[in-house]
Order: sequence, then structure tokens, then C-alpha cells
Amino acid sequence: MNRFINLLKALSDSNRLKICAILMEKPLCVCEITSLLGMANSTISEHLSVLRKNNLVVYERDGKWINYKFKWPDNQTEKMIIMQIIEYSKTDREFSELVKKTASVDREIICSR
Amino acid sequence: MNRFINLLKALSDSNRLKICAILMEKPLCVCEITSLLGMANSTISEHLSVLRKNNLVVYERDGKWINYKFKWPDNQTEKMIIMQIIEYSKTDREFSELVKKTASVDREIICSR
DNA sequence: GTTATATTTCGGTCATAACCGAAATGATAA
DNA sequence: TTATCATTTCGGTTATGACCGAAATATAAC
Repeated sequence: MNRFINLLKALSDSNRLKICAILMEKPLCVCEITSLLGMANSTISEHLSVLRKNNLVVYERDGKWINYKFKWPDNQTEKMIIMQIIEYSKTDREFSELVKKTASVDREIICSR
Repeated sequence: MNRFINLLKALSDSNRLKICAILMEKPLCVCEITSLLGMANSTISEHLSVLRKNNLVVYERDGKWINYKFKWPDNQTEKMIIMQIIEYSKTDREFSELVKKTASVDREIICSR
């Protein structure tokens, strides 16, 4: 029960919901997410830590970057609920534009300024 | 968007989720909810205030009591999401036992001790 | 090995939220 | 009008969470 409440809490933050939505588009490194959301990388890292603790993302190293990927829960009901929450949030304009921008983000340009 | 996030936040608290679940059973006064959840009535009142602000409950006076009722959102997607969240939370044992207890709660006995 | 750099951790600030008991409110009942 | 009692508001405490910049860590590139 508490596990489920924590899952809901993790999704009840617009920035984390945005991170989930863009990670559903494609795997991203912290730099890219930082650039897309316009926040400090430490903040993004902490959000990712919350999502990780709730098994909503996984990551794997790729050269000098770490790719974060969205991960659906095994439980079908939880999966359904999360799917609806994220899909519904995409009906928001700012939200959907962010998702659209995700396709063209390029770590080679963004990182190591 | 923020409206939806606030709705999720309102449901991301186990006590408020419990209140929603028991109000789906039948309308209850603050005393009854207080008794069922075992918390201070001021705390319950504040939780109800949050649910009210998010249009998840309505209330009407009934003699010396105020009956709180659960209210589904008009928006169908939101309704669906909330329905699944509450139904899923009822699969928790403690949660479902609380819901079961609701049927037999009686304000005449509980209130004005 | 040293440097560069992506990521995480840490210290700190600010805001918010859950909870309680007590006081205030407001409607009912006497 | 006064007393009663359900409910809300208030003051205060404690915990948590979002955010930042800076320091620490770890990996990769040289």
C-alpha cells in the first residue's frame, strides 16, 4: 500500500511527470533532461533518484553518459494507471511541446559547454 | 495542468485516499470519519478541506451534522484515473477492512461522547 | 597517471504539509 | 437567550520536499 502511495507521490510532481513523459520518447542523459527542463542538474539528478526508488526508470552507462530510460511497472493495474496519468498530462500544451522538443535534443551539442 | 497535479497530490496521501474510499460507501460526518481513521477531528477537517478544494467531495448540512459525500469529477479521464486508483488501493487489506467497517458506523453512538 | 566532464551527494534555504490541542464559529436544541 | 455540540480555524511543532551551488565521485579521454 505504501509502495503504491509513494508511486503516486512520485508522479504528483509536474517536473517528474515531465521527465517520465520525455523518457518515454527516448532514453536521455542528465544533461539533456537538465537542458529540456531548464533546472540545475543536481535537481534533475534528485528527481531521477526518486523515480529510480519507485522503479519508474532504469539507467545504463553509455560512454561518458548515463542513459535513463522509462520503465513500466510489472503490475498491470499500476501500469494502466500510470499510462493514463502520463497520457492525460500530455493533453497540456506546455507539456506536449516539451515532449515534441525531446526528439531533437542532442547531447553532443548540449553537454560540455 | 496544475489542477490535475493538485488532484494527484490530493490523492497521494493514504489518509485522504481512505477518506475518499469510505465516502464512496456512504456520506459521513466529520465525527464518523474521525472515529474510523482514529485521528484528531481537526486533522480530518483539514483533509476534507483539501479534498473540497480539489472538488473531490461536497457537503450538506443534516441537522447538527454536516454530511460529506464523494464526488466524481466531470472529466471522464480524471474520473477513470481516480476510480482505478481508489479501486486498486482497496486491494490492500487494512484499506478494505476500513471500508467494510464503514457500513456499521453510527453517528448517534460515536458523536457527543 | 592526469585531466576533463557527466553525475551524484551535500549543505543550506524556503515552502509546504501533516498532525495535534485549544480556541473560535455556527447551527441546533432547550 | 442560552447551552450544546459538530465543525473549522488557529498556533505551534515536526517532517519532508523542491530547489540551488559547490564539492565530491567516477568514468572516460588523453
